[in-house]
Amino acid sequence: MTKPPKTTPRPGRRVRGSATGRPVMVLLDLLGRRWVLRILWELRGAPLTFRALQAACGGLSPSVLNARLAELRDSLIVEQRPDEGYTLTRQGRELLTQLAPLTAWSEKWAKSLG
Amino acid sequence: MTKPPKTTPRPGRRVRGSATGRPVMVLLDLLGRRWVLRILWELRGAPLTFRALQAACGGLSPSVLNARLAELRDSLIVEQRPDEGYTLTRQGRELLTQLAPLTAWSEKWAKSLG
DNA sequence: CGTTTTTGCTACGATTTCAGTAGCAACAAC
DNA sequence: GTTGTTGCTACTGAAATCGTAGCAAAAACG
Repeated sequence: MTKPPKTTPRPGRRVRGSATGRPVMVLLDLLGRRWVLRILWELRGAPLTFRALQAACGGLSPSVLNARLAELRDSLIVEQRPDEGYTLTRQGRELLTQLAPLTAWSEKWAKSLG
Repeated sequence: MTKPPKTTPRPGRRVRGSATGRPVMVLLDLLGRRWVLRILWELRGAPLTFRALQAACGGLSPSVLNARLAELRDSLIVEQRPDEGYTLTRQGRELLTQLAPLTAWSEKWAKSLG
């Protein structure tokens, strides 16, 4: 049985603050959950095991990590490969590409904050 | 006295899961807080008053909205203009630009999820 | 084989964050 | 002066997250 966690936001489904379920709103809900951006970021390179990913994220609790991974798998952004670990799907990798310029921006931002 | 909310992540300061305070980590912490992405999104157009912004976000609680706005102002991403309301700073607008492709991505994503 | 590690997770109580409603001070309009 | 709007603060209960412990399965080791 595939178990879609009832908490995973999906396009067309009502999400936090948006009854319409417009894809971009759903995405913002999904990405706005704690650790999600960080998890995607840490998966930018090679696949990571559950524990490696947990460590990369500074030791977040396994319950939360597992919850986030379930949502991301359910959303076809992350997948789990046997004997390799967790990795981004092609789609997930595209998403991360969109987010890549954030590094450059954050450097400038840091300077402006002194 | 300027009151930097002790919870506002800042480059160089330790953030959730990252003792280094690398700018991009700090940014991910900031953006990963609930409602932040949505708030930036809703401010993409004209300035909005507190209540208008609250309504645009589907009626999130004023306490959370106020907390997020304080963090974003503190981070020089959002500013409050007298008689106009809240708006993105130049910097904040740049950040949003980096995020803009998310709309297109989310459309494709929605289709792939059926 | 038996033992030790590693891995992927689940359980659970403590803490933090968020939701939801109420309401207040300041200002403006009527 | 009363009604309305705005920007918020306060408060309580619900939900999300933290932090630690631990367990079953698989791998590595001897």
